[in-house]
Amino acid sequence: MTDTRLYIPKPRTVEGGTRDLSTDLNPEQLRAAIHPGGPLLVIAGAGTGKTRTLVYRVAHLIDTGTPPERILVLTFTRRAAGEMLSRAERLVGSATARVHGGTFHSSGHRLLRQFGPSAGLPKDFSILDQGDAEDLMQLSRGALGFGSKEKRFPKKETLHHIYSRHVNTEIPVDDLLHAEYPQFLDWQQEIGRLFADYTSRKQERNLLDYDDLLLYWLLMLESSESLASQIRALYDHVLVDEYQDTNILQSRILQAMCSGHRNLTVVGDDAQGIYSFRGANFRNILDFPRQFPGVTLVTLERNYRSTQPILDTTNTLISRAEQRFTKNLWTERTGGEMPWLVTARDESQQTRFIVDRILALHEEGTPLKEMAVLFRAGYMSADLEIELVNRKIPFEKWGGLKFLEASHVKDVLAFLRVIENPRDEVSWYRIFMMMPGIGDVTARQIMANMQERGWDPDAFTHYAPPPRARDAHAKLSGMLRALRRRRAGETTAQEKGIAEEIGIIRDLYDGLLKERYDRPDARLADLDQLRTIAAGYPSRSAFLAALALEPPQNTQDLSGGGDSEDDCLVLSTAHSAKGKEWDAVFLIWCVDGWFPSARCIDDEAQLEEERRLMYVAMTRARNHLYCTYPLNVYSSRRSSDYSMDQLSRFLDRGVREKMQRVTMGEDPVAAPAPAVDPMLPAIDLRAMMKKRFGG
DNA sequence: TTTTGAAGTCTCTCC
DNA sequence: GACTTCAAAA
Repeated sequence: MTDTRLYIPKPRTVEGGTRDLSTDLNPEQLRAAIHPGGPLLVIAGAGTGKTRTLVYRVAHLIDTGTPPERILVLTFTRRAAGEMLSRAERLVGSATARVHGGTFHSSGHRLLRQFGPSAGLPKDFSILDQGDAEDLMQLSRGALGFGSKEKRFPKKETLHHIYSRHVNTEIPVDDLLHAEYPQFLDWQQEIGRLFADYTSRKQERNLLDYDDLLLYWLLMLESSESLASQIRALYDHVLVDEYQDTNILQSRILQAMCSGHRNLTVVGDDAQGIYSFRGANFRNILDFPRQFPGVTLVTLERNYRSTQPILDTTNTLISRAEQRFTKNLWTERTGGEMPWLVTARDESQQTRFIVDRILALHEEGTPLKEMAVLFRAGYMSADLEIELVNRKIPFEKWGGLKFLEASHVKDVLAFLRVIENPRDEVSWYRIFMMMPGIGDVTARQIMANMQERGWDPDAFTHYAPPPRARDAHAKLSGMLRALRRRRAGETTAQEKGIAEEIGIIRDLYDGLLKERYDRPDARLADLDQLRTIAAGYPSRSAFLAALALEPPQNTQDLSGGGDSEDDCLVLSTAHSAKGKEWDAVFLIWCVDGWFPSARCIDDEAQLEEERRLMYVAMTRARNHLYCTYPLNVYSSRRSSDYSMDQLSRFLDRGVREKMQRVTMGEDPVAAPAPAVDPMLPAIDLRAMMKKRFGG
């Protein structure tokens, strides 16, 4: 398969030769791990050894004779997939590499490449990431002439969101409009036509968006019994992590995958459902027993991660939420300090507190990689990042803007994609729009022309451009010819293929880039990086698919120490932090309107999700938890009628009683903090903390 | 018709 | 403070 390399964990030594399930696991975990077959639902609170249980279950299945390649492990994020498989590998050794695992989307992709052709799907489809899908929506919108109406028509992002919600939740578009976008009800008909156009456009252009990877997977299972039984026969056991974050579509896929053997294990925590914006419905986990009669239910309540004071706080926080599967997490890790609630004067004082505290903990022996700073949204760490760079503290950031969302990277990929799929309208449009002398109208003309020629790869070369675009046309067709010539002549030496193609593209593109963007140097460096990544892939299609499904986490290493740093602090969105744990966790911006986000406060369900998100963030901590909030928030949003500088409503009186309060005093040092080497003794904060009020 | 500059919008989370 | 959209100039 094109993308199998993605599922092979890094080689590691096998730890210890022996393992004894009955001593390694507690009785509930053991029950889940050795469950013989049939539907199994594991309700696992935060830090209760959920992954451990799944890992041991995989090991047990292999030990008892299930061939590894007949086990499918589905997770929600790429990070979770990688972690699970590498831990399983340490337990059972290299056989684990043959376990099929990954996200729902990557597994769907793999099956579609394999079985799609027999279901009428072209073999060489390209995958649209979210941005591409939105751009295609925009093309549809323009083609149907909905862009230039007097009354506001939804933007491409909104349109795509509605469409995606519809596919993932199976809620009719009209109902979605009524419930969430009443202002667009006037456009009901137009939106319906637009979605129809978008759908047929995808089919004609050989494009699949993320939702299609799930949708076509399900269609393969539901439309043809012979095909379905072939696919079902691939696996004897299916295991699903983070089941509370699955949506209706995914749950139907699981039902169809397991309708024969019914060997389905799902693990989840209804208190940690945080992906409803993607159509996830944590009710899925509550409905599981009804969908799979005869289910075995195991509940894990013993927490191995956090100290009792931290659990006291987080249990109180989540007790406000309505839950059906009630869990009361407990631990034997008594002792330890209460979580801190730190009031700072403003953002810079918050930043200074975090940095000083991190240095102090580091001084006491906590490695940087055992600490994390969490926040609601990627941009909230900007000030902190600057300070970390100043103080030369290495860090890596999870979530937030990704490498391939950068426009210059997408530009280069567009060239590769039209070589791969000459019908890729989104990429053609992108390419045309970056050429001087070609604008929206000319671009659409060219594409119409190409469509008439049946998307013949030479169609562009034969197009007769208007005078002002002649120069651009000549350059571009020269480059496309060079790329194709190289491709035709190349039957060997595939390894260098894509990197070489990127080289040809950059001969033309680097000049364009310098014209179009302000600081070209950093962007050119990104392109070097892209080329390096590309060189590691066996084929162009594998490279493009992997980029869409498993994009590199973070490429710009902002740390002072270079990219070989292995002890570095983690900055992460609360979403990306799920499933991880650290010795010390800092949750910043605990300000009402930031966390919870202001846009959620009118909707009860969304507000509850924000609460669960904060619960997820706080339960990442093993020993130290700091929640900080600045009193003065300088933001244009303050002009709205909503007060932004209150403590988060989730940290109510009951929760605060379980925390110790610190109010930072006036800044004792007026001058900016000096650059500090992390190895040097840190500023002692204790004196400052003694000034605490309240508590 | 394209480009450029200025006003305006809206802020996220992830595959 | 970044990105999009809109309006006027080339």
